Amino acid sequence: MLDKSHKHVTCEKCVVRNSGIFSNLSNDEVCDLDGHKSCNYYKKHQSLFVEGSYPRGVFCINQGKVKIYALGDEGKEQIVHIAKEGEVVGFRSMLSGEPYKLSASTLEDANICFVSKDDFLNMLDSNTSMRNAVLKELSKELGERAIFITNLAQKSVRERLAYALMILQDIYGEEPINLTREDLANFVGTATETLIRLLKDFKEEGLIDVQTRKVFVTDLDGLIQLAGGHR
Amino acid sequence: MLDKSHKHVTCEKCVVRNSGIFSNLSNDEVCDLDGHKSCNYYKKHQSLFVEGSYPRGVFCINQGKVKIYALGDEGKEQIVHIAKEGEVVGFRSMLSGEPYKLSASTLEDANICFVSKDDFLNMLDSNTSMRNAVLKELSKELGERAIFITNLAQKSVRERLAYALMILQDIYGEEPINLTREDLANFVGTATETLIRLLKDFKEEGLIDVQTRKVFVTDLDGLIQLAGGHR
DNA sequence: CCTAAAAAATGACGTTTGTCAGCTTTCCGG
DNA sequence: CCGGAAAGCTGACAAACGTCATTTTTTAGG
Repeated sequence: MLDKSHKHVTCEKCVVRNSGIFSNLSNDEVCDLDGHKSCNYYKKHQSLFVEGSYPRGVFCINQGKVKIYALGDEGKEQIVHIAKEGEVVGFRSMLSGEPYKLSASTLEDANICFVSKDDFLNMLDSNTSMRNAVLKELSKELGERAIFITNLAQKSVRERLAYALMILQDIYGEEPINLTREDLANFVGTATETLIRLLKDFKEEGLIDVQTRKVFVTDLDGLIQLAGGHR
Repeated sequence: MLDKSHKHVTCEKCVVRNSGIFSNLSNDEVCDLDGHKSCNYYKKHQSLFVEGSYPRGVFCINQGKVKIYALGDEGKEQIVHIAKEGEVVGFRSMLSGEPYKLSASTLEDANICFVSKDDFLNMLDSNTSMRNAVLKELSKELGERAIFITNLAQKSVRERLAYALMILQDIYGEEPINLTREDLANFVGTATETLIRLLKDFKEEGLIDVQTRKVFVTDLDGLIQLAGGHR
């Protein structure tokens, strides 16, 4: 559980500084950022932003996981990315000047800071290495999405589940993967029932271990192989 | 047919200047660019770059169409984008510092210029509006890919074909869509046979007209509706 | 600790879509 | 203009998935 009293997070000590687009700030810049940001405690299933609305700033995840998803025509979510502590989300639409193409909401209780559009863009303007980090991040994500597309188009659900579990294993690290079956299905791109059946198969094949909602990867190599080689 | 004698294209008059990342250059900068670029005539089915190799520069399409695709595990192409005259391709991997995640090759005879990595990055460094254009372009594409992913995961092949034809109609403009059935299938994300059958259906339903390889959209509204609303 | 609501699981069934094999048409270089 | 190769087309068949209906388990709030 998260310590709810720990409401104000200082940027100086935040995990966001360890990687990604805020990792190259000078001490002064971090100090400045710290003064401008606001810090919020989110409960599970709270929304950060919604498809169609206009961005007013970016979100820095200090603690907790966030799903980024699109809504299909029949209201079904397609999860495109699961962001973890240390990631900054919501800056893409801000840069393109378009309304959000995706929605974001918390998967668990979370501490998330907010930096306004103006502050963010000012930093971007004045800080070369941050700009490069943003360029790099965007390009990298484009590459990842291309792979996502190819997997969806060419692999079976079984293979895609193996691939998804690989990625989730990476995101969750030491902790077990903790998503509803529905969210997992919406990440893999399949029906919830199909996903449940496959999870059972994987368990029987010794690839994973399941404790109610929690999924433990027990044979990562097996999953990698099933997913069709590395990547 | 393309005029093969017209080998050297001046940046000043090139369609690339009308939109996208090179549209905000000053006259001096265009002149500079013109001096640094090299200009090449490509035949149909020539490769611009290949997945896995390292970028050495960017490609400006002056004339002709180019497919951008990933190779799946069994060698099947997944076409992610079809670039037309006026677009600059291949700068994403350059910015991320990774090897190409995608390959590109011409769909028809083409005039394509090349700008080296150094020259491109220098311009990016010194030109704010170009930098912003690149940021914007990358963000926009990320949004498009999210929609692509959602369509693949949630729509039927029929709906996806309608959607693909909408997009291709936009790319080909007044001209008929001119792709092999295989390329079209690899764009929609389906088997060639399935695509052929659906094209026949669409023709019988009066949505399109087919003359051997060429596809004419005759009922765009119908396609839009079939694809599941606008977007 | 209890209970209603949400999530997970299972079975039956139908349909869409991919695969394979064979055939026809179109394209293109000599 | 001819011939081989590539592209396009068709049919039969099977498997992978999605859908619907129902039951069981888990979760979370009072």
